[in-house]
Amino acid sequence: MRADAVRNRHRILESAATALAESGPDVALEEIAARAGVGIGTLYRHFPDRFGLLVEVYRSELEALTSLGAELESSDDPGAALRQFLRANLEFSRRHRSLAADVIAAGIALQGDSAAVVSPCALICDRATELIERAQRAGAIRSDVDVEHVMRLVGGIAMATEDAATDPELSTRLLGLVLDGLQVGSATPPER
Amino acid sequence: MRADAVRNRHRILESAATALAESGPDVALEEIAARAGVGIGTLYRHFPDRFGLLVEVYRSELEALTSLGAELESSDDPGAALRQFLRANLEFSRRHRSLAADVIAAGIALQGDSAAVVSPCALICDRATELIERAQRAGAIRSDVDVEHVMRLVGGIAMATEDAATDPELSTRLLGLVLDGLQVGSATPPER
DNA sequence: ACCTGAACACCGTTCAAGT
DNA sequence: ACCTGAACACCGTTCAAGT
Repeated sequence: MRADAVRNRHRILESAATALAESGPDVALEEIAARAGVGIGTLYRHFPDRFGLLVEVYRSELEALTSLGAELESSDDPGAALRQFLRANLEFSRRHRSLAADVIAAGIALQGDSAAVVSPCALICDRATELIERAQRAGAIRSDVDVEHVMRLVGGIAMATEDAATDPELSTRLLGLVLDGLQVGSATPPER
Repeated sequence: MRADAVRNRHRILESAATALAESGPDVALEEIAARAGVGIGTLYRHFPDRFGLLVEVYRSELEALTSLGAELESSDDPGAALRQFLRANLEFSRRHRSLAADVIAAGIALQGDSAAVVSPCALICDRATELIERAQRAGAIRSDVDVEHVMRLVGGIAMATEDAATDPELSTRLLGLVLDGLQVGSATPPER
């Protein structure tokens, strides 16, 4: 890649980060380009779609989540490990609202994909899968749930608590309720 | 209201219903106006914001939900009554995706409001409150949850399962998990 | 009293021309 | 090989003029 292209790419990512922080998740791509001092076409050349740009902006955070997940896999309390990982995921989603839905959808769709470039989203879902299975083997959570259930619930909580009027602690509370539902013994018998 | 205004209002609502069904929840207001054979300004005169239009389009469905809630209040199984009401709410949200988030937010904000025109959304949340309290008095669900928790979780499930790729039965499954978490005895003790 | 639709603002996306 | 930004498409919203 040409030197000026590399520089432009960095500038765009920096401008995107500050623009997203200042103007919210729906900030116009044109504003990001303008802040970076590049044409809108240059932004599109580097990031063909908005989601791809956002993933790059938050790449380090996404990778940190993946690392946390990997570390938690050696916890001696698999139930607590899963809960901590989900809490961290929810916090991430709440920090960057616009990503919640797409990250989950993308992560689940691409999960375990062996393509050369694996999405950071898929890596997170891979860690979640492992933590869920470990917790299930330890008898810490019920065996009739899978990663899609769990991650969609976490994403749903993030989306449902997005509006500014929401008490910031509400999402934590809702996750707690969901986690209680994942507990072994919570399953309602069929003859409900 | 003048006769032609009444007719226009009806036409707009009819066009909106078919346009929403055919073109999805993000259909342009201009298309709705065009289908109704009125100018865009006329649409704005009758419905100052998109949400207000949608609530009117789905008013009969919203009222049916409220009626269902009221009927279920005399059920002799308050736990089952609440579950049925929440399932019906989730089905509504899934039928009309764009409303899920706003209905809940509006409903919770306006709940119990004694204003002359009470929003259909608030009436639903009022029914939910009653059903929750009844279920709690009957010992069917835990006492440390309120209507905001429950309705946001239902809305979150609707939003998190919006994408077309989602298995249609997934939302039912997720609601089941959440309902299990609301069961008495699901609460995790503090010394988690 | 109500309706019309041009006008304005804004954003996403593409692509011919330029370096 | 990459960049620019005009151009096009599209939608939301307002408001002066018309009936």
